[in-house]
Amino acid sequence: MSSAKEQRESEIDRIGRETFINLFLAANRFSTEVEEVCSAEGLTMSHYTVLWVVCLSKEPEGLPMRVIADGVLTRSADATRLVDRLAKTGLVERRHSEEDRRVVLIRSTRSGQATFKRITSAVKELHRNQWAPLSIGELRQLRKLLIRTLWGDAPARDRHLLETLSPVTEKGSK
Amino acid sequence: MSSAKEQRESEIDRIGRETFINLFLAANRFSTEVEEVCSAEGLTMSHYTVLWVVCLSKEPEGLPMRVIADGVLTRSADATRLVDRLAKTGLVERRHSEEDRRVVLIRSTRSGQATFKRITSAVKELHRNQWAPLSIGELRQLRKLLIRTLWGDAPARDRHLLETLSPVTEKGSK
DNA sequence: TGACAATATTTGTTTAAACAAATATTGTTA
DNA sequence: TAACAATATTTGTTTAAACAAATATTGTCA
Repeated sequence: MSSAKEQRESEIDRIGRETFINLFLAANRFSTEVEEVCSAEGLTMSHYTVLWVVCLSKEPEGLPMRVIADGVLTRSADATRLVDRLAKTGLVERRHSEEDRRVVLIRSTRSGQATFKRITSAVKELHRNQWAPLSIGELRQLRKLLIRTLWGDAPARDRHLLETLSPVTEKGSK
Repeated sequence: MSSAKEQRESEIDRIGRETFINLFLAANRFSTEVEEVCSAEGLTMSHYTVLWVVCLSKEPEGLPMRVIADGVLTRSADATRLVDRLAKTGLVERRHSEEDRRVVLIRSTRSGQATFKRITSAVKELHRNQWAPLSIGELRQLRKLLIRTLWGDAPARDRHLLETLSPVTEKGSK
């Protein structure tokens, strides 16, 4: 500021831009690899995301379509097609809610749970490699910064559905 | 390890997964916003990326297609179509290299430079908002962690082309 | 020269995502 | 009951990305 005319972009702009570029490259590389894992099961990452929220939901009756559409950040028309695909291959099933016959509840099947576990296990292995250059402390720091960027100081319960659903490994897994 | 059977996933797996989810969400949100800026100029973010490397390249003769294809991480067939689009609207121009008549050099036009500056300026404003929840120190830290994740400890010159090309703001820009 | 490699283009296909609009069903409420 | 709101589906379109294969041009090298 003051009267000196700057010829180069400001430091903060440069860092912001470089951070965006690296964020973009990292997300691309990582999710391409996750896509590969999913496609081995004939699914896209979007399908896996739906399967994720369905498989990990604690609702015994199943998850309303509405929640799924919100959870995967898509429109209800597209959520319907995503679920169609999973239902057609028997990974999830639809039922109408008793209390409100408008809502359709989605539940995972045994086969869906098994597929989910296979994918999740492979993805877990992937993540170990992907984050290998960082120490656990750095990984924690990175997560913290990303969460702050996304949600400011909102409490965890207000964050994205995906974040709040953690898979549990098998008993006896190493 | 040892003999205690773990029922919950290990701490490192949980953090790795959560970091990936937030990386993915952040990249999605941010690049959706950048896409919007680009589409106001009738371009996609991929087009903008090509325009970026072309406009900022220091090569006076222009940038070989090969370098562009590498720079935007796509196949040459697709790079050709991306450049086609930019050439058709007069943002870049093609020339054959004198030294090696196989290579096609891409140079930006005045109009291309102007478009690039408009988009870049809007994107810069976007980034200020996107990173607003972080202090400059945190932003630096985030960048550092992402770079380390992507490239390990490789020196900057070995990193991605996009990272190495910094736009310069106008004289007198505040 | 002849075989091969490197660069770029052309063309076509497939796929998923994004978007829009109309419809059916059910719940709510005035 | 009638009007309206909420939920989900159906259908169709558009778009960009991803991928594959054939071709043209030019350089390299034995």
